[in-house]
Amino acid sequence: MKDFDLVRHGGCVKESLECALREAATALLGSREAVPEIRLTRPKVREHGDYACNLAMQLSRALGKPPRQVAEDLLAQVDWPQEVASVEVAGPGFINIHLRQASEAQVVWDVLRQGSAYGRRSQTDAQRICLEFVSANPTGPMHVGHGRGAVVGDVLASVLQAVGHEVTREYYINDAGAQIGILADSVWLRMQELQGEAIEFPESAYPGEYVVDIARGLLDRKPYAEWLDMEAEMRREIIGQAAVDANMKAIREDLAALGITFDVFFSERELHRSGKILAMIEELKSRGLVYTGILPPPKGKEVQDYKPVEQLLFRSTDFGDDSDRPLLKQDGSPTYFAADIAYHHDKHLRGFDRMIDVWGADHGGYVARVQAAVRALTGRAGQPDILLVQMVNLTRDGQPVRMSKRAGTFVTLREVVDEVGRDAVRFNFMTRRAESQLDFDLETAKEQSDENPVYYVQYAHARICAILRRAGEMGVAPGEEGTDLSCLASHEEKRLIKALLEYPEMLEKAAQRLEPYRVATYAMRLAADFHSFYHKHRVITEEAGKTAARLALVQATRQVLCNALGILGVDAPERM
RNA sequence: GCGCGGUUAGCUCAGUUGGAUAGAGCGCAAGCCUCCGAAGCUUGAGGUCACAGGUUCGAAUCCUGUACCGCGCACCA
Repeated sequence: MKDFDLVRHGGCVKESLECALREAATALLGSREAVPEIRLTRPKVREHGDYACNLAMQLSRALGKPPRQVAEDLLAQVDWPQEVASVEVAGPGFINIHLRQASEAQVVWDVLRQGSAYGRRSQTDAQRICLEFVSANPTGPMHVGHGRGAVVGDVLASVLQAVGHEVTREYYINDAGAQIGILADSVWLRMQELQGEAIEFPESAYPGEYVVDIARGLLDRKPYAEWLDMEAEMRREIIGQAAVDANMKAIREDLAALGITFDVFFSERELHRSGKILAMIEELKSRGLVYTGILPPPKGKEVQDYKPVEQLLFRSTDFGDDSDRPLLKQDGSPTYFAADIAYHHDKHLRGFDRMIDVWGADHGGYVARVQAAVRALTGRAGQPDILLVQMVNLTRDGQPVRMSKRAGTFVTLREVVDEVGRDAVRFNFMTRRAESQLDFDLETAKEQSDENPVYYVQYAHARICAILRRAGEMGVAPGEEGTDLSCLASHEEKRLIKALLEYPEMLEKAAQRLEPYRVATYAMRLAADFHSFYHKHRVITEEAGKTAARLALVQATRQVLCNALGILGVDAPERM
């Protein structure tokens, strides 16, 4: 029985413990279905053992006995695997499990054997996932908020890939609509200005210096006279497209500077051209989900220019939204919303099992309607998961950096990346949950100080590399599989080993909950566990056996740090 | 007014989907390099988990309400 368990669970102690407890609970309840999910936790306090389980408390009600009694009954039933040294009932009814010394240290060999694959797995139920993120408008350079969304999306994609899914990183280009017209007009005005004409630059226009650069580029491409001779709408179209291309090129470069590339850039303009939007509206019509009506004025907020007009509306209230939403503007062209429905519909038709969108928090009001529409077209399973990434408060030395586009104090993402560095930017964006607003200070992010966790983690990695180099110089090699690890029994060593064991569990949870920041907090904890170990114990000692075991442990730690940093897209330097 | 997110140490934030004595970093106080990298480590002080009810063996975590902060609220994206 015990040996059989070990084989079945591939030697994973945690799983064989769960199995043993599940069998016992089944016997007690007389039914396998009634057994809740077995949850083993890592107690904070050392005396509480290596694993603790609250199963007895969960079963207390069903069995009509006090938790401690249930725990005793369970213990009488359980057939523990051989790694278990002792078990006791404690507190209100916890079952605390103590493992035999260093029985978990085998993870060191798992890590060293699997190398960069440790923590990754291939799923039998792998999904094809479309992960859309950034999607910043191609009307100008990206700001810091876009950068946060970019890093969150990119790391999330890596996490999902690590647990075995097939992920397409996708960028939706909003290259259609009124804003592109305004962009074209802005560029044209700058072109005229460059020719020495007196122009009036309206407040609605895009003020940035990049607009002038684009204007200059177009004048280089074609003499001013030719632009002047063009029919106005045609000129607007050409300039608009050129400006979008220029901005997208810059955006791509800025993303590349952050270490981010996309598999697909999807053009909104193409959606209009191909007729997919109108087809989608017809589809909704045929299902009776569209009608012509007048929306009431928004409540509580004074809308100056509200006029009661008839619009083509989608019945999103039937799918959980607060209000029905217009599909066509007054000029008859599709709304952004309509295009977005068609876009998500298209993703669905491309055969993705799942869609995930990463949006800025300022698009929060938009979630319900998109989910409503996509659900209407594809059913509940096709509904996208939408992650809202909260705002970034940019400061310098604690003083807020004013983000006024007009005053020219607008700080672009590229400037921040160039000033602070790719690794620090990426890591800092990952140290908090996406739902938390993020304070980002340019000066502290630049400092290689304690305030800056990226260096803390990288330092741990570099330090291990130094130890391994040193060992190499001395002709001492890490132990190989089969080397006795039972000497890794100190508190610090056991903690380090547990941290290594938890890496795959952490990845699994991050993927399941769409919480990529967990990789960063994990890396910080692993680094801390290593630093503590390092200061308490010498790796290279007089005792050959101990040295071999510790070198192997340290090498495994380096590997896992490297794997975690790899998912974060942050360098793991060998020297700093 | 409505919707979404937030509220945990002086500051910035974690908290293993309801578990045992709520944890880190910064800052503050005191220590640690003859010795594998001090970009590091150890110890200490610091808490009404916004507030009020409720659910139960047990709540920072779940439900209701309240108060603040952020984002959004037809025909922009």
